[in-house]
Amino acid sequence: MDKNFDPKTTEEAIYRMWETGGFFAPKKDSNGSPFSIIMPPPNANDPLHIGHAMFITIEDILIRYHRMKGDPTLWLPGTDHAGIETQFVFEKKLAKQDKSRFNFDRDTLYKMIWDYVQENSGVAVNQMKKLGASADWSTFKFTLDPDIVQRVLDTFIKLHHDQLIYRGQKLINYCTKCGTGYSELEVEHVEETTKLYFIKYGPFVLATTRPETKFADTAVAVHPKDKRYKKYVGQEIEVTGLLGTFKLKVIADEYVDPEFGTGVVKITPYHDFNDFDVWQRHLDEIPAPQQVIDKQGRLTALAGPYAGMKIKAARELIEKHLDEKGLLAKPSETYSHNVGVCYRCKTILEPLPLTQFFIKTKPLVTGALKALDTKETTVMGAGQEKILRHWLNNIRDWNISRQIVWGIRIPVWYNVKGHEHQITVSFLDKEKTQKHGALSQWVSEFGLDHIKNNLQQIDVGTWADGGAPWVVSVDEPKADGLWIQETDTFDTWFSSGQWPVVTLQANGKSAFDMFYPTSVMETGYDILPIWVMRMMLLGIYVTGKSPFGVVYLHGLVRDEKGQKMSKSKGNVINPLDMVDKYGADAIRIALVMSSTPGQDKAVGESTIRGMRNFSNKIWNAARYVYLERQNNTSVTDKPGNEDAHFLIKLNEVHESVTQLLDSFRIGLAAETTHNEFWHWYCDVAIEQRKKGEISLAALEKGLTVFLTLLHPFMPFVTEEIWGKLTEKQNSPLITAPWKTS
RNA sequence: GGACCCGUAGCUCAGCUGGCUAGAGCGUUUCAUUGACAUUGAAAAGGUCAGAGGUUCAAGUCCUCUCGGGUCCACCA
Repeated sequence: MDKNFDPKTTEEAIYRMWETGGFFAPKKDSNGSPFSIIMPPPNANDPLHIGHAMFITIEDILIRYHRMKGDPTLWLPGTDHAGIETQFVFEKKLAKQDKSRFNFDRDTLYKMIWDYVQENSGVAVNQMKKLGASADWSTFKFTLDPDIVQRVLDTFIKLHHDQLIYRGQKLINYCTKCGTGYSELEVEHVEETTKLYFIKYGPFVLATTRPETKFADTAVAVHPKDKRYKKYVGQEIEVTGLLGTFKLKVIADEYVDPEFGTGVVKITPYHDFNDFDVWQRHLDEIPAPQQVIDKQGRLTALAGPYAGMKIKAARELIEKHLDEKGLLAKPSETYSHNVGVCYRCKTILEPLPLTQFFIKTKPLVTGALKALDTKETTVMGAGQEKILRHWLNNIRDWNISRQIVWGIRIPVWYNVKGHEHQITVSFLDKEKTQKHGALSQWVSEFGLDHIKNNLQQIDVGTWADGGAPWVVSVDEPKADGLWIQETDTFDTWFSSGQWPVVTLQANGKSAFDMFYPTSVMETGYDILPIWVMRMMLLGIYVTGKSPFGVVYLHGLVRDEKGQKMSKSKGNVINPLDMVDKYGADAIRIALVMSSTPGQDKAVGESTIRGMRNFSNKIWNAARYVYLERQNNTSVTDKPGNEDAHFLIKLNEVHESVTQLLDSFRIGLAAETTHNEFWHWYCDVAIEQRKKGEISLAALEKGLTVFLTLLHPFMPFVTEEIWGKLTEKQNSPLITAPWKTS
């Protein structure tokens, strides 16, 4: 044995040995109870970051532990197509070539992204292997694998059959840059400092931050008890604005805060969530709204001379013109409030009226709450179960439509026959230039087939104008009519929300029967509502059982000062660099030592270096035992009376680590193992041995036990020692029993 | 406005159903070391466990309040 342990020259060979030995596949004939974890699928297109290293480590620890205990153990890996994220990255790449998504029809664009993802896929998988992930790669699934897609579509069809799907027009948070709408869970709120304008509005002065939307005003609202304005309620007022004079109804609604601004609010239902709600409460008083901002973030024809301008430019110009016409009642104030931004590109989201597909979520909640009540599913992670309940109790219908191509196309077909006027299409002509407009405008020139084959997007009518009838079908319906498939794709989370169910199903009935519901879902607390909650909703809906028994939520990994890692701060730790430098074992145990579920974890390079020292310590303790055995072949092979105390203590350590792992206190288990090994086995026991107070056989026994205990946390160094130590090469440590008699 | 979490050595954090003479890693000081390991060892400094009440034979651990920090949600145009 060398003086120091060198991860660089050993880890790869060890991993290969495990993999070719087939040790990652569940031993289905063992008599323990099945243990399974479905890996949270990382973005297929992205290299791993430290957060991935965290989940790989925790899950691998649990998996290795249960495998050694003799349970049939499955860790099912996979990757996610990550719809918006990936398409966003790809579009940035296109932009560098002076192209955009609008230069391609949707099928071509899809194929291009597919190829791009293929180039990069494999990177994440290889990195997971470097970290020692003992996943069963033969069960690997990608969210766009045909067998997965089929099952995701089946779920949609089932939901539709059970009347849990509807198509409806609502105000949607829409990113004009990414070109898609979101569900409310993907919206990030940030504080924005903006101007609060005071505009003369007929007899009123109103305060607004968005003068550019005033062309779409449909009413003016005041608080019902506001004495100042009581006489106007129900009246029509005459307002002179930039585009001339018009009339608006004054309504009373509790929503208006008389203390704020002037106590008068313009109602712009299509561009503000609160205004939309006010409209819904006063449908008979307020006329149907119109849209003044379009999906490109430009003003529509409704804005007259401002049509075509971007929001920000329009706002500035409108301010100027209002000022010139004396329509500003007083100078604007600086005002700070929260706005929703795209979680991906941080663009301010526009509330826009869009017709999308929704899942009725309320009927699905009951089962999830019951699973929590009965402890069918328990949540580990500082107070996170309460948070999950809060989300469940305040859930809204789930918008699953995304206006991107990188995803699973919604299996809905529109019969456009007779509705050609209401339907807007974008497609490419033979020269690959974009055509946009009503279907009726193009269909005679290009023919329906050309349009379908070169389609970018279809916009079917809204509730207001009827729109085309639609049916749910994977293939084009055979029925009479002219059929065009919806161009929207599912929210990525709709497919990953079914992940435990569909991945196991796609691995065959026996896998599903044996491993569903899974034992543990391990992921970061930051995706509790967006992912974990939805897996519960859909998993229970499809199978009747909650998809996992334990939800283990790890914290976010922060830098050694406890600050969030970010590229701009330059404090990002790349886990693969650390593997190169200190070995996979070091970063693994550094991540989990003294960590607590739900609590963020600070990790710096010095922590990892310290743990590299620990792996070397293990190596050298083993080296001591090894060398002494070589020099003392005659020493008795059995512990003697003098070892009683040592053996009792050894057993206590084993039991306490076992107990900690059984109760998912992984951080404490790592800490206990570390402390007992270093500060008892090395500092005390080996020193006792040097003085002849305990037997070599006992020390060897101790080493075996500690290698077993340490293996889930630090699989490489322990496996390497195991191989060196005896003639055990034929049965590697990964398969060793957890408890030897 | 609502909810959740945290405040324990210089720094980052463990400490489960109350029994602690309060621990670890990193850092600091002194000494040691050619035989497992300097990626080391020994010793040491450093903590009225944020504060105040309460429950208890016993509280870092349970309860209440106060102060301080963080996160999420909801939001007044």
